[in-house]
Amino acid sequence: MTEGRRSYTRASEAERREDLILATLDCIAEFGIQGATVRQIANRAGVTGGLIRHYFSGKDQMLQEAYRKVMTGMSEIAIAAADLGNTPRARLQRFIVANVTPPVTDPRTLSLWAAFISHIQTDASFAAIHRDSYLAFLQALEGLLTAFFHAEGRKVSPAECRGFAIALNALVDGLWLEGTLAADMFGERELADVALSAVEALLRLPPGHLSGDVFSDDGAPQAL
Amino acid sequence: MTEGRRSYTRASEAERREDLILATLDCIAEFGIQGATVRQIANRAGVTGGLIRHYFSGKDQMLQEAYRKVMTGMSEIAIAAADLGNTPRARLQRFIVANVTPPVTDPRTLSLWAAFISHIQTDASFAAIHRDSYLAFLQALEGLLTAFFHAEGRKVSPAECRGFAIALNALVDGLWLEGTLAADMFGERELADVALSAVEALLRLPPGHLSGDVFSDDGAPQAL
DNA sequence: ACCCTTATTATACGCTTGGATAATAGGCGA
DNA sequence: TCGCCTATTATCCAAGCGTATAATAAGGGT
Repeated sequence: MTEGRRSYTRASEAERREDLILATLDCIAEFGIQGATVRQIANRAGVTGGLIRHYFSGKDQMLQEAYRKVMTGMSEIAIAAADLGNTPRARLQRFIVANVTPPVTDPRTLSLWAAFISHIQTDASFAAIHRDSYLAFLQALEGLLTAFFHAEGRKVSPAECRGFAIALNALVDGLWLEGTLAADMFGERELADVALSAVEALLRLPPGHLSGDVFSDDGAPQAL
Repeated sequence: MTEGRRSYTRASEAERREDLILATLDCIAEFGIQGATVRQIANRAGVTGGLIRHYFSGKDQMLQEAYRKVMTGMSEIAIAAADLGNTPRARLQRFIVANVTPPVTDPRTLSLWAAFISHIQTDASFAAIHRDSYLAFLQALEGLLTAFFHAEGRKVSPAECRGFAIALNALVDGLWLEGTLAADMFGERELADVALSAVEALLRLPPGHLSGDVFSDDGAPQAL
């Protein structure tokens, strides 16, 4: 009646670490940070709990790498979207829209983000990760902005540009929050429209300058 | 050598519940939601753990009431600040500033907020509390906006007003986040200035219309 | 084809958790 | 002043936590 020990296949270090981190995110999103226990995570990853200590120094370190993954994932999506634009204006536009559109705007992502945010006042490691990703985002936005202003032939001082980046970042973050937490209150494209209108207002652009003919100047298929 | 059981004084139900909720918030802010255990909370409140079950159906219910307290606390501060203004313009201005200024902008408050936010996708009770406070905030903002537009003699459709409220809410939330998470990056009044400039841009007001002469039209002492 | 390394499992440990129960003392009404 | 009610403490419990350790099987190097 003895079952023996279960069979398994070995995996590369990179694969296993990836699997474990993904399983960690699954568990946090599904059961909350409380429910993301070592056993749950291992079970989700299809391994047993002890393996975690073989790849990470402890649960905490695994959580930190999971946090890093969430943040880089979000910014990579937005930056990739921006890169699809052919003009500085289109890149800025796409960057904004990507940040208030799935898959960035997604309840699961928000759960993960909030769970980690709540740790950064308590744990310095999480604070450092936040700081990194925040500065990276701000810098990406500032780069898009300066290129945009330059293309428009508009003279903007670096200080002014920083102020714009801060306000835009806040707006995007806030819309991302609102759109995810109260997704049922907003239509499919409503949030993106609000975002673009708000950004052009913030930059004191004429109405329609960013939001009017969405995606039309770079050959991408027009959204319906 | 028997110490006997410790002495205690009875308190009214309202007092004890208040104490326990405040202790809950203290523990979450200080140790994170993980560290907010029944025993820690009771200890902070100066009682023993069992008492919690005498006043609440369980730890979860206590957490929910704590969440409610945080949210009503924040909105009450902002609304009270707005009420100090003598004109619709001053009220809107004060409301905005209050939301990006201590004590609303405060690491402790942010920790609490994030800890609870991370629960609302998992637990419907928390989702309901969030929904309530979000709608209340949006409604307060919309009220301030309509009064402001009316006083300015500017015709704005309800739909437009809603759009403004959504964008302003996002901006305020985002600045609140930014200002709290990266407080060291912003000067004392910088965040409030950015907020007012951004709001007047969002509303397509002439520059300085909101931010120029802060607080000057209602007799309050001028900020330095 | 067989070792030898090590990735993986299995199990045990000490501790903490939220909750249930029983004992007790504070303080108000009579 | 006394007695009763109940707010509060003390203790216990089963379950779950993260981690440490030992056994084992996988699979590449020779």
